[in-house]
Amino acid sequence: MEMGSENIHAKRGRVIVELLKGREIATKLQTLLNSPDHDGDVSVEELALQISTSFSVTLSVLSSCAAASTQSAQISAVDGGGSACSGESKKKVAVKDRRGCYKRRKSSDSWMTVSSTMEDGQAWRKYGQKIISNSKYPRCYFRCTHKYEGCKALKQVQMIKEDPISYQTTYFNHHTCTDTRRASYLILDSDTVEPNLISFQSNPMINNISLVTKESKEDHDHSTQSEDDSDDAKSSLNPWQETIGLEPWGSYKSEWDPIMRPYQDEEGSGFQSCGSTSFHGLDMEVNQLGDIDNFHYFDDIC
DNA sequence: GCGATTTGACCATA
DNA sequence: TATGGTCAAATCGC
Repeated sequence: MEMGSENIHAKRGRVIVELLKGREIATKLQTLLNSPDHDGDVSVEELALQISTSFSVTLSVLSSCAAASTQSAQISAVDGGGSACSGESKKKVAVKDRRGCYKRRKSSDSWMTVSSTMEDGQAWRKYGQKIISNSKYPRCYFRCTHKYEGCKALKQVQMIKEDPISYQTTYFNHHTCTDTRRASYLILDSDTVEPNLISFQSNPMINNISLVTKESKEDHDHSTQSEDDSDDAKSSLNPWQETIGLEPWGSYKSEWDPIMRPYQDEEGSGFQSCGSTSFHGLDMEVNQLGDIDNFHYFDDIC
């Protein structure tokens, strides 16, 4: 593994610096917006750009950590003499009488989120669903639509609570595809930002998602008791409705379109503007991320 | 016709 | 041996 501990610390420091910078600029922007006749030397657009740049740099650093982690895991698997029927490698030697042959994942490159929606803006294709013992709801299995282009991203989604709806999503491997078809609104600027980066300023999911790692899962399971139960959350896709006989579950693709259905506030005015209400949301996110010690995922992937 | 979803079967793992 | 992850044929929808 190329990434020595010194490099990790350097990256960690850079992430912290960038996040703090982002928070500072966000505060500045908030002040600017709160003053009715602001005519300062810095424009709102400029500050917004600085914030997004700060987050982009941060996410870029995190992304490189994740990539290194994935590579490391793959190398380990080879070194460990993994059998021919482990995971996707099996696909290449696909033999009909060997279907279902796989190695159960342990703890490679994975992380977990709890959310009031199962959407994350990525293009997923469902490939299975299982009733899980001691679980009220079945678990759905998704893989990246671009699996056959080499993208190894997988996710498992399981509803853990019905009222308010709460989904536990476990991700395995990072997207290596560069498709922006359905994730387009997540990308700040496809020309300058890595394709798998998330835009904090335009991602309607961010406010509904809390990042959970294996270490902190129990805490989050508990904390989600107070998750919002807005109409927007309740109207999100529910793949278990068909299974449990509530409503038919339509096509994953047809019911969700980030382009046709941008995030709307209660007035239906599209993306929330930079008013005080929406800014509060951003401020909250920035503060959460500022608490870097609770950002377990960073520790995991680095 | 093509791509996505459903679902029973298969099989490694715990 | 029960369980969970994946495959792939059947089916559906555009």
